[in-house]
Amino acid sequence: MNYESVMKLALERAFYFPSCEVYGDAQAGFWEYGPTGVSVKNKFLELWRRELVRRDRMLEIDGSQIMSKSVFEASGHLGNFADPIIKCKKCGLTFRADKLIAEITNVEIPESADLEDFDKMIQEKNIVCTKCKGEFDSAKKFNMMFRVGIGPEDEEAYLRPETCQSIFVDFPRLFKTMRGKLPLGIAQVGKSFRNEIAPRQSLLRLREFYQAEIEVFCNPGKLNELDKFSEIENTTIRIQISDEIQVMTCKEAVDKGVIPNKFVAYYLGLLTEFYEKTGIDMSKSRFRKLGEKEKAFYADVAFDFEVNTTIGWLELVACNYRTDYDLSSHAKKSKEKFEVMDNDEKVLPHVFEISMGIDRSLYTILEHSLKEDKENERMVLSIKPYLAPTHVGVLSLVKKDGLSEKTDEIYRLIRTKFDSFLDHSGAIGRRYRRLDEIGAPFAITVDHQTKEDNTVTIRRRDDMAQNRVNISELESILARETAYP
RNA sequence: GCAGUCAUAGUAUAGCCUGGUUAGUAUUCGGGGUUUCCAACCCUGUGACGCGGGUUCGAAUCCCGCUGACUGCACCA
Repeated sequence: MNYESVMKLALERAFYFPSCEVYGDAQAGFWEYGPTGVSVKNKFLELWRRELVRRDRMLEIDGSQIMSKSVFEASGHLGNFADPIIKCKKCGLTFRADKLIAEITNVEIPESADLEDFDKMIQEKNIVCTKCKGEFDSAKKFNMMFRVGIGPEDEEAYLRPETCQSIFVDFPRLFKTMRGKLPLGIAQVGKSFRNEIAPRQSLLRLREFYQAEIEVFCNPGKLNELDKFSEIENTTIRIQISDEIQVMTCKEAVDKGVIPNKFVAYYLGLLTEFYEKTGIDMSKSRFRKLGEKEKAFYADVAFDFEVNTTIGWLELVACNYRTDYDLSSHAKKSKEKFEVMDNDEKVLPHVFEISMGIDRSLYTILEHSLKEDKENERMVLSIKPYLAPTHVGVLSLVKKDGLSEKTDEIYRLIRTKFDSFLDHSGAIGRRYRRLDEIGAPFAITVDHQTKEDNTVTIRRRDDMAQNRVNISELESILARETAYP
């Protein structure tokens, strides 16, 4: 389905909706998850924990969202996470200083250069506003981090622009206390904050958003010594080379040099296996190796996991080989030791990062799962049963003749074990349609026969087929059908 | 951030140009009835002019500002 249909579903069924919407001064780029959305998000994260964190014996932490200035001085975000901008004194138009200068003079000044360099060039070349020919004010840095003032003295701190910095600064303690051994994955789910200039398209570009990040610490000398590589060597991945998407096993990718080593290939394989289980149409996915100019300032090798949606290719995961950029910067700035022992060798670990955008992933799952069933005039969210916001609807065929009471009884039997929804009112077909729309994979219906032989019907969402089972079997059937793979 | 288009119930829309009724319709939703296995039907009810200011006797309608949404550009760790 398309963006518009997903948006409509999201608003009508409270998957997500704009934040602070009752006030006129609500800002763009902030959205809330309603009950249905939260339920899918929690299940998605549980799958992520199973398929990545637990499978690879990673450690999960939950760090602060507000972090001190030093963290971002060391990480480079205070210097590099900012664009040089110039503003026209006359008409107020704002330009990227480096881009405008490059456009007019063909001189490339790196965006991280001193602000005076931009001012100097603008004076020398007599660059004026392209719209009104007005003069420019001196260059400023627009930093995409949100500054916060701490305590009565308003001390400088920032909302984290990525969750991973707490993983880096916590690394020495975690490695010691958790008896770490390289390679070691440390994971975190949480919110990050970026002051985007133009947030857009609901969950796809937010100022406050969820990330699920994994930082794998490794010995850079042992990137091809990885026993567990055999677990995924035959997993096929889709990887874009030049303009063509090629399908190959992880082993082939390493052998052909498409992926630089087994270590990176292993995690791209794991990630592929994870996303297959989310129900995203993997034939519309690709790993794309980023060029020099596209990569983040800390990345040595970077692959984006992207999925094609009705509004184009969407980056769901950034996989960056960050080398020892972060640990050495934090070691230098903090004067703490970040080296660890790997058997007899003392190493400053390198980091491979798997940085997942949760909001975008959820959007993509919805878009790829939402189907229009024209024959039966219904919208169906064919989401995997283990990700469905509601597992099962519990319905009475009619309210009278004691069926309502019997239905309540069944609901009470399963309500703490499954996400269940009790519904007595209206036509049975309408109630099935409502459940289809929020992706409930099953509906239990109590009818007159139930009173005679203690059986109910179970209706399946996708093919609308029904079969009759004994109430005593319900729990085991539902447990089996809604279990994680 | 720039430009264009737009903003009316949960959702989708009419009305605006040309100011003046109880803001209409569809759907959804709540209550009741009837029927019973796929959005049927009947009765009934709740529910909206994004925010702020101006013009006017009177503003959903005209004007200004703000905010947001969509599309394109730019940006995107």
